[in-house]
Amino acid sequence: MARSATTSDVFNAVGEVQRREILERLAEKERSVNELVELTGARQPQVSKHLKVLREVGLVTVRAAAQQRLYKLNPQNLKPIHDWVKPFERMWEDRLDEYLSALQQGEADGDKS
Amino acid sequence: MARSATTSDVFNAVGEVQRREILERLAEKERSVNELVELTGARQPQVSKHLKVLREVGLVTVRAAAQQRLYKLNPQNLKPIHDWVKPFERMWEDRLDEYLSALQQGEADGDKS
DNA sequence: GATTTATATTCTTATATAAGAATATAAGAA
DNA sequence: TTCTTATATTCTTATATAAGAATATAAATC
Repeated sequence: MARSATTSDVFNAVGEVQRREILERLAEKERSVNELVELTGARQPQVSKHLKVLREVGLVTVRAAAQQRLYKLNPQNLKPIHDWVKPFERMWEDRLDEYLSALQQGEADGDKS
Repeated sequence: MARSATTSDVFNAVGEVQRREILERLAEKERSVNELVELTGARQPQVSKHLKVLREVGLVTVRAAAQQRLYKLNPQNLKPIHDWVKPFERMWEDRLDEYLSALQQGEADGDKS
C-alpha cells in the first residue's frame, strides 16, 4: 500500500506547509479565496485544492457571499494535534531543567570542561 | 511536483500514525527495535524504516548495545509542532466560552429553541 | 567457523497527491 | 445577453513513499 491520505487525517492535512500558512491566515479572520491567493503567493487552483482538503478534515468552513467563498477557521479540529503533542512538552522542559542544573553543577565544580 | 518529503519535515514525519505510535512508546522509555515491533504489531522492516525517518528529522537518537539498537526519543524536535498549534488553543477555548455563555443566555431567555 | 539473534537495506509495486494547464461553474454587472 | 469576476474541477505528470519480500549486515554464542 501507499502513503496514507491527507484527506482523512488532520495530522496529514497540516503536514503541508501551504495548508499551515492558510490556516494561519484564517486564524486572523475569515477570508476569501483570492485574499488567500494574494497572501500566500500560491496559484488560485492550488489554494482551492488545499482549501478542499482542509474542508474535508473539518479544519475550515465556507460560506457563500455572492461570487466569493469566505473561508473560516474551525480551530476545534486542531485540538487532536495539540492534545497529542502536549504531553511531550513536559519532556523537553525536563531536559532544559537537566541542562540548567548540569550547567549549575558545572559551575559549582569549577567548570571542568 | 509531488508531495513534500516526510524525511525533511517533522510535521510530515508525525503525520504517519505508526510513527506517532513509536514516539509514544519511546516517550515511556528507551527501547530496542524488536520491542517496538512487538508493541506496535508492525513488521520489523517497517519499524526500522519508520525509525530511519524519525532519525532523519531528529525525533529519535540511537545507540548500539551489542546486536541491539536502542532508540530514544528526542522530544525537543516536537517543539515546532507544539509551538505552531499552541496559539490556536486560545481559539477553541474562546469558542467554548462563547458556547457556554450562549447557553447561559438561552437559559436567561427561557430557552427559545 | 557455523549458527543464531537483531537490525538495516534493497527492490518492487501500488497508490497518493502536489503542481500545472486548461476548463467549467456561477454570480454580478454592463 | 455578454462580459467580468471569483472559485472549483478535471486531466495530466512527476514524484514520494508505505508495505511486502527477500536479502544483507553485524554481533554474540556455540
